[in-house]
Amino acid sequence: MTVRVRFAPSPTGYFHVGGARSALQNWIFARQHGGVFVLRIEDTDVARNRPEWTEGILSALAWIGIEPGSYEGPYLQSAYAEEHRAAAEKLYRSGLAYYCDCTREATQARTGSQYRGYDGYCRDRGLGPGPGRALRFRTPDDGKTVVVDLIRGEPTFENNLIEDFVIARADGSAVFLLANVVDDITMGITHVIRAEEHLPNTPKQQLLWQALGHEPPVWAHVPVVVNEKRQKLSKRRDKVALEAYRDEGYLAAAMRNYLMLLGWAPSGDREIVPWSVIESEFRLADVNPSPAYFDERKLRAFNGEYIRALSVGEFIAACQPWLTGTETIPAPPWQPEDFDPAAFAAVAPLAQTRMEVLSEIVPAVAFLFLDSPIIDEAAWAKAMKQDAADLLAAAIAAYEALPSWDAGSLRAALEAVGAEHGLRLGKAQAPVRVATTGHTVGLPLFESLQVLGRERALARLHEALSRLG
RNA sequence: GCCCCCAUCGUCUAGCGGCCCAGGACGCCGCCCUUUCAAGGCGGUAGCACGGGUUCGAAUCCCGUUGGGGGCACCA
Repeated sequence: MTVRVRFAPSPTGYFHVGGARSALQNWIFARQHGGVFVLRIEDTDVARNRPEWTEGILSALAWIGIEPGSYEGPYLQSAYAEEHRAAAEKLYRSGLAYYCDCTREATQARTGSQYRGYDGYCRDRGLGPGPGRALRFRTPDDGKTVVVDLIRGEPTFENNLIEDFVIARADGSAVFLLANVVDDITMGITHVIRAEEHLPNTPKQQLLWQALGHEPPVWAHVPVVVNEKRQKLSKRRDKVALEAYRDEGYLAAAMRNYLMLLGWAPSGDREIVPWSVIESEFRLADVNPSPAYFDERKLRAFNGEYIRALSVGEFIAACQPWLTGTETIPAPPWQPEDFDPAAFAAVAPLAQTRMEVLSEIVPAVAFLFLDSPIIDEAAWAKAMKQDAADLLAAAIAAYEALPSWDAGSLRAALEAVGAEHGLRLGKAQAPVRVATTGHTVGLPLFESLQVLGRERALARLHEALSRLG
């Protein structure tokens, strides 16, 4: 029997990082077992779905390494409506499901204030199909349903506590519980690897598999990803869109590495490892069953390491989207024609060790491509203290007389000027840095000045001096 | 209210009965290096939730408590 797993997202917006993690885990499991990864888009909630969201899922998957052509699908769940109806019909015909016309309010009125689920009122009323009548699955009155789970052992549920749940709406369409199972059956899914939030659904779905005449699959419920308050990551309060991380400048390799480390670790005292190591070492059974906090600080640290591991050429290429802007990444503050690739290349190695996310490249190099730097007023106030004007004037004099405009000379000259003012280089460079780049921190100053060029550097120093009056 | 799951440093984890008075990583703190900031090097801070068992021996096994989390739609 060949292993067949699936990833079945619903196109309700951005692509959730938790979903990315599940997809990766399914993907690896399939590869390890010589199996097939099936992508199925559960697009049956017409009101909340939009075609472009499906595109987003595909491109996000490709970004983290799950590319079209390497998986089966995408199938659209909406194309299987007939199968869903047939299954519902079959269950009804065989007496395993019955029609119910109870409204939520009516059930509530019978069962009281505390929620207890559906009370089975219509079980034996013998209702046929009709307007306002949903189809409910008749759950067993006794016995237990044991779920075989690769991560959690054998969660066991008392059948008499499982309510008669709805499997088809009054309009005949199947709800998630049924549609999901029918699709898994028709697609030959052998292992369902999904988030823990589905665990309570599992006994119901397993009952459906059996009622439909099939052996249930092997389940694996991976823990949810949580925020700092230990709650499941939510679109409302948390940053969960994979696209948002991508546009901020996280590398796909760093992201997938980090995602896989949520609840699991490779052998040895290491965390940042080649994808091939993860692919060969990852085991579902080793996944920590408790929820993991999505720590963006650690992700940033990972990303910084991945950026530093790039060759300079790769780094330059990776920065391009932020240097030009794209549909989803804002354009940089400079005019496109003012961008100088050679100047950028000269400064790129210096920037590379200072980036945690690629978007940080823009503020770091903007001073090179703007007519005048964007002055950070707080930085100005901090650097332009009492003797700043004297120092700037002296620096200008020294720089104007400089025979060679190179980093070494620039440094030596400012060092000398600083000495005259009783300042160490660390202090003396501050006013010059703010005057030419607009910030108190940034790329190494003298290299920056060299790339900026004599004329522009001196103009900025004069500008700053005159502002100081 | 009911059902289910979970429990090692602040966080992610290693540990699967003796190798652990618990190892790594992020964060944080200090030192070195240093033109700012990073990077890099060195060092440090901090944890087995609690209570009972089982055992010669428990972070590791069992039970309970407490504490978290997830789920209870004609959403997926």
